[in-house]
Amino acid sequence: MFVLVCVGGEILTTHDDIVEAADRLFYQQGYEKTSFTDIAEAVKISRGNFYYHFRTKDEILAAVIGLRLANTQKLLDKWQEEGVLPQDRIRNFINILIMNRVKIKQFGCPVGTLCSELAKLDHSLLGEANKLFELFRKWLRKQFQSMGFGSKKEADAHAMHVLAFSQGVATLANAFHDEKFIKKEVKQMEAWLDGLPCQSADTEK
Amino acid sequence: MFVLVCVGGEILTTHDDIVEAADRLFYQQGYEKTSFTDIAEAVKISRGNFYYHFRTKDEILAAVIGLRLANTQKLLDKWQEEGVLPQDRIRNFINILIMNRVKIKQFGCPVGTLCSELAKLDHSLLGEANKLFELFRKWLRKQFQSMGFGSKKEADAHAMHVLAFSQGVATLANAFHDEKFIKKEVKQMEAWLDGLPCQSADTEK
DNA sequence: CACAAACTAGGACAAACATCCTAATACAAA
DNA sequence: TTTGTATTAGGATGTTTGTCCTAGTTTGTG
Repeated sequence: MFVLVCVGGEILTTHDDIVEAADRLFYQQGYEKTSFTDIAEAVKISRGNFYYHFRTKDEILAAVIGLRLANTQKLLDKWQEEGVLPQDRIRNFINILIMNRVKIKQFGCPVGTLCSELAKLDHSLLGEANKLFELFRKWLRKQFQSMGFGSKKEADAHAMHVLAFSQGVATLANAFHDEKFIKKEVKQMEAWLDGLPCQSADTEK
Repeated sequence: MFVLVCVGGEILTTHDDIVEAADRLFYQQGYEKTSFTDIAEAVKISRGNFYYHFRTKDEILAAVIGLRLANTQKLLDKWQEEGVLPQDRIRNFINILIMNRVKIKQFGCPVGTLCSELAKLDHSLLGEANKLFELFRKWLRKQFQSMGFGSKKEADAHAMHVLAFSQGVATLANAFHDEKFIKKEVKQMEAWLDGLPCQSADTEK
């Protein structure tokens, strides 16, 4: 396979370049708005060449969702390592909002906005996109269970609550272009987390 | 002006028909996806006739946002009437999620999804759409101030919190097609509201 | 009835769109 | 060096898009 760029040991093919550019553009402009031409120009290849790698727009979307799923899984796995307390892992999740605050302010949450758009488009890949949410949901549920919430139902309710929180904050931060709001709500959320009755260990703050 | 339909004393012109159809379609399919043809077919008029009423797509969007702003203001005014406790007014707001749960499950929040989409499209009317959020925000802030939160900042923080909550719940209910989740979270939110320290009167539950 | 204004229909327009084809080039293996 | 495969570029396809024009019809008013 033709190797274009080699950065940090990773071999980036044209195929990967396209997926990454599409990923970025879908996030920034939305799926519907982003055209073949947009992506081709971003990767600096011709539309003809583009067609060699991806025959339909759906194929690109599938690849983008696949990439996001893989990256998300990688992130969650990283957080899972080491002897970290589950509440601190959840804190990691909440802090995505802080780390990505600039982009969230501009474009909202990549997961939430994609799923919303695909739901409106009644797109066949909506189910795949929703797996992003499911990934976070299951991971969060596991953390809450580790915290001592034996009931799977209760842990899941907490997981959904945290997810909903992050979605709400992202949507409003985007609408009001407000970073301070993110920080305030994150603090509140962390306080809520600390106040939860848990049977394992308490936070080491 | 040509009167087409007369329902319940209200006179519906073709102009109004178009705006209402566009409103519905923008909500269900998104702004970008909805074409002139889609709206014209929904109203059952020709595209040529359509152009007589609205020259550009932006004009329709402006009218739709205007309609939503007016309807929202009407709703908030209605809730403002009578000797109702401010916390019960806020409860009214939270209960929109329950009342509109079927549509929210299908299409998300009309305000949140529109603002998200226009932000991605970098649309000039994004500011107008955001006024929908501002309307709710100011109204909620007023209620929290009536509840005894003297500091405007504190009341506003509560208003934003409630807004974020509703956005998060709507987004997840849409992604997971889950009505029960809405009901659970609404109950939680009402409990939070009841637990707030307020100096005026307490809830009459 | 007459007439101007309000309204409607149908098609024309260029631009953009996703998709496809073909011919040329680069490359790996023989 | 030859040969088959992987990759590329550029243009053609037909459809859909937003926008516009023009000619006809309905309507309220004198």
